[in-house]
Amino acid sequence: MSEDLFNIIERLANVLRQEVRAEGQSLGLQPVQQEALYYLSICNRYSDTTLAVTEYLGLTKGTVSQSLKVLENKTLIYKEKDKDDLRITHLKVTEEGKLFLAETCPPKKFTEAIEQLSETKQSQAAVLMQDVLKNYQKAVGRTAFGVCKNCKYNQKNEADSFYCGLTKEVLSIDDTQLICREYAT
Amino acid sequence: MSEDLFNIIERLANVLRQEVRAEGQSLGLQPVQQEALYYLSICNRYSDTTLAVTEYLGLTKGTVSQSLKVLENKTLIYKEKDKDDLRITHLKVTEEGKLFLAETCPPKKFTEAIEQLSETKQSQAAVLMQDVLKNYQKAVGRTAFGVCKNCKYNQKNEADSFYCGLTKEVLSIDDTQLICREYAT
DNA sequence: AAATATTGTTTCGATTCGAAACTATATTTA
DNA sequence: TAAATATAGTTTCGAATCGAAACAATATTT
Repeated sequence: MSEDLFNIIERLANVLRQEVRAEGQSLGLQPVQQEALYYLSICNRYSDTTLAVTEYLGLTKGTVSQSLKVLENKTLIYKEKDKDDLRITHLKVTEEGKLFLAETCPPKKFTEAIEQLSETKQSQAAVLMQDVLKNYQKAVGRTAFGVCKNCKYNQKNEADSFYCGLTKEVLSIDDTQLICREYAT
Repeated sequence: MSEDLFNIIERLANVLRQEVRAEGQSLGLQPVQQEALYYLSICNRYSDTTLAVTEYLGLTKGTVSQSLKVLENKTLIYKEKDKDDLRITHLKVTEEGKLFLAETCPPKKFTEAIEQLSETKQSQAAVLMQDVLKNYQKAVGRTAFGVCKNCKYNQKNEADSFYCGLTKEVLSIDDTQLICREYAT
């Protein structure tokens, strides 16, 4: 039954949200703000803008702009103008922000819950859910967001050297682990 | 990597939320209100109260009381005083509410996304995620909420007859498919 | 019978949210 | 080159969510 899975995901999302709310209380952070902060910690340099966060969270840019202002005021992120296009502002997580995330996100108890499964089952679950997500994103037709290394634009030059077929820029190994808004399959 | 799975779930939750927001627009329903309505459609007669919804959604009862008032005003649910305990109000989904849910929840595109997986993979995914959820709920120690038939209190009398060890009441087959707040393993 | 507990509502202020207006910079068109 | 249009982001406004606390009504315990 497909409804079972929907149910479980809905439930997991709710319980996770409760947890996130509780953990954000120490800094006076709302769930959405924490989600934005987390996203900024796992996205690449093409995807660390207000608009990318907007697409990722599925909110309007005005709303997101406000949430980001809060994160900036709490010195969890800082802004950096793009050198080539002055309209664009890059959002970087500060050390303070990284520290907070390391302690809270993903929630420790959730990580424990997953690690009670065998390695095999963990990756099985990830693969299956990844498939569902991929199918769903294709169906709704919204921007995908995915890990760089799985993207069709990601190309291998020589040994240990990658580059992006879209931006024509060289990518480090670390780069290829991050989430990109231009992700495509 | 346990973080992968967290990531996917977070992402799925976000995309689902976007979808829900879009579908609720026709009736002017907010995502939380729809979640409450959906919950009320899948929970049993011990779990259809304001407090149960509160626990399920992880909010405060004042907040939930307001959301339920909106659902009532839109005649998607109605209230019924408990016969034995006048403090308790049962919340029932109206035909109108059921119709709305049938069309919107789970979102059609999400169902399609799941059904693109083979039957085997679907149930594999459900089992694995169920395990994660179970572990997580145990870790956070919050009320579980689960399907009646899997509960330790659920007992078989004779053929096709069940009863609840906690309330000592007889349960129909349909009853045992619903979600209960007293669920335990 | 009094004290306490439980279910649920109401009220308040802080925060989120979307919509729309707005600014600033880039790009396209004429 | 100048004007028109597009894009990134902020600000403002009003509606809605949210938690906290006070409150009312009914049950249970002492």
